Amino acid sequence: MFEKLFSKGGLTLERLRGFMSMAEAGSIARAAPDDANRQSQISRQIRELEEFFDVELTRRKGRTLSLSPAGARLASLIREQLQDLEDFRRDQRGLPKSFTIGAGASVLEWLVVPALPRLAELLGGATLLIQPMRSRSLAEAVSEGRADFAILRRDAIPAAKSVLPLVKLGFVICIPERLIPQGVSDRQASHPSFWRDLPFAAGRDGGQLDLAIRAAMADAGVDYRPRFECGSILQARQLVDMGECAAVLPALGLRGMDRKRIRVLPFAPMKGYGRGLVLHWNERQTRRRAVDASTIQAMARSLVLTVREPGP
Amino acid sequence: MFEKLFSKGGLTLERLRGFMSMAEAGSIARAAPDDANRQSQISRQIRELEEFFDVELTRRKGRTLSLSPAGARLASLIREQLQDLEDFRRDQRGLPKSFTIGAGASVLEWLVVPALPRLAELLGGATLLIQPMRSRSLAEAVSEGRADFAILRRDAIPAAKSVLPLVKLGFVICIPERLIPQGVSDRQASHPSFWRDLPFAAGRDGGQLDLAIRAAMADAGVDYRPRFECGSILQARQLVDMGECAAVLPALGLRGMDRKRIRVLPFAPMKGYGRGLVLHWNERQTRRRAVDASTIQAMARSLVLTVREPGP
DNA sequence: TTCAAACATGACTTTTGAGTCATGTATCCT
DNA sequence: AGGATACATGACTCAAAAGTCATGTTTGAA
Repeated sequence: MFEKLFSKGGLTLERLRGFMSMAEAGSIARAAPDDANRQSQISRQIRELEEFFDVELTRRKGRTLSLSPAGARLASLIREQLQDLEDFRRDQRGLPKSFTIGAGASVLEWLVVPALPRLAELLGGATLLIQPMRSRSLAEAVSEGRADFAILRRDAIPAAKSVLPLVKLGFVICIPERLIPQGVSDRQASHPSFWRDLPFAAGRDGGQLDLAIRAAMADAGVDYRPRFECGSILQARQLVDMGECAAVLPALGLRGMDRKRIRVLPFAPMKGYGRGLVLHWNERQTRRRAVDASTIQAMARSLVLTVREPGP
Repeated sequence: MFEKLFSKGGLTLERLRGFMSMAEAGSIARAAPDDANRQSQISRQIRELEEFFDVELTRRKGRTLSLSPAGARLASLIREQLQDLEDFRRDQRGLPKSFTIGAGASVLEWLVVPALPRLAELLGGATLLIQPMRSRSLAEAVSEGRADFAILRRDAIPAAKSVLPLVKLGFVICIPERLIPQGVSDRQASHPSFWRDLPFAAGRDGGQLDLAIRAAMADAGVDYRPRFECGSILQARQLVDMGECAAVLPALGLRGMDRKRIRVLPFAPMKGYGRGLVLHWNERQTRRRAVDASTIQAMARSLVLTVREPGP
């Protein structure tokens, strides 16, 4: 049946793996950082596979490589196959499967991480690998099978399939009461002119979310110069909790916030910004890896609950 | 990601292939007939895989081997993987895919073979491999992915999924006019007592079909001692065409029969016997190998037409 | 135009696993 | 009991592929 695959030699798992690692990393150099030997080896292994299949798997693009259509297909094929073999191996040893979940950094922090134990349980005690990513590449990662699941904005997914709605991404402005003079109403505090003199904390992770907040502030005519520029929005929130700063946060990030000490108001300038967050998955993967629809639904439910439940 | 698969060595495509060939053949000896070297090699390759995965893949059963559950799973995994690699290879060379169709010997002869050119066309010019099999093992072959399609009796399939009805399997008795005295009506000729002195031709291929005919004759009180016992029912039909013998044939087998010279009557004793023939396929395979539902429907339709159309 | 990064290649050595052969052991059949 | 069948194993040889190192080519950027 498969004589042609073996009759002339040249096809080995090592070679397939070498090619795949380049395909996943996007370049040979990134597939084997600081290892010139391995790099030259991968380069050669790719050539050997190209000879075997008699097809161009990569194309030079600038001084790095990109995948040809055939290469992209072969790469995702190999990923599936190695994944299946790995699942088999782990199963036989009684080890749990391992799933990859991708999301933007802030969603990971606030939505995914708190839900991780429950998600792992739903997936049969699986090992979970969380992968921070920009939403653009998330949809791609799912469709290529590099991630089993992703949590991202609905509008970042081309097709409307394999999607379950989670929560609406809204934004609030959080101001510690101690920064608000006596007698200032919610209405007054919601007005941009009131924000002018507040000390703000902002995330500066270069993510879309952070950029959107800055843009919205500019639109509202506020000269937004945060006193603290934190590495992540999670850190900004800590400053809010400490009563030191105000901050614009995604509504997701309110778990455990003390409403007596912190006034939480809708952040009008970004009213139209947030689309719904969804749980997205790769149908082909979940089917192959025996994750059934009810499990995925339960995962979505537990992600929704995570937001609603009071924090620890 | 897949370090564990490669860090200690021991996993190679050759070994996986060796194991799979044993799994498909049912024993090492049958996987490599008359090749003691290859046999010892396969035996060793299986052991090496067992060491790698740290699991028993085979069990001794008498003096031959059978698969453990893990072995069965691994074998079907490997088959899929090699199949995908082979599909990829052929695609890149512009070669057609190759599909396996299983059916009982008589169904193959009368239903499948005449439809083959059209089926191949529907499957994108695919190479078709036809595989004669008893119906019991057919359903199994499909579910294990050893066959992509099968044509078999509906009741031979456990689940009712991935099935399209084709034709009802009915039986007729065919009697050359020259063996029928003047003035004998259809009604008279349909009566078992009339058959007593006819020279019959029978297939004796040991298939269920042949056995069922013999049992039905016995039930009808006919001392059924065919004059000719042919190797296949197709040969029996030739004798009917020649005007030498009468025979009980499946209604499928009437294509091109000259109704002026041969009287064709329903064979009452087997009225309840025939269940519907269906086209059955492996959903997982067809999905993976990109055969869409409409193609399968078209295949079923063309198989039905094959029976209805006049023969060449 | 010069440099460094990213990949390619030639010319090896080393390791692994495929392939061969002789022989051993359990099981079935007669 | 005796022989044949089916698989297992030890002890090799040989080929293929992995791994190493030096060096070459192309390309982007300073």
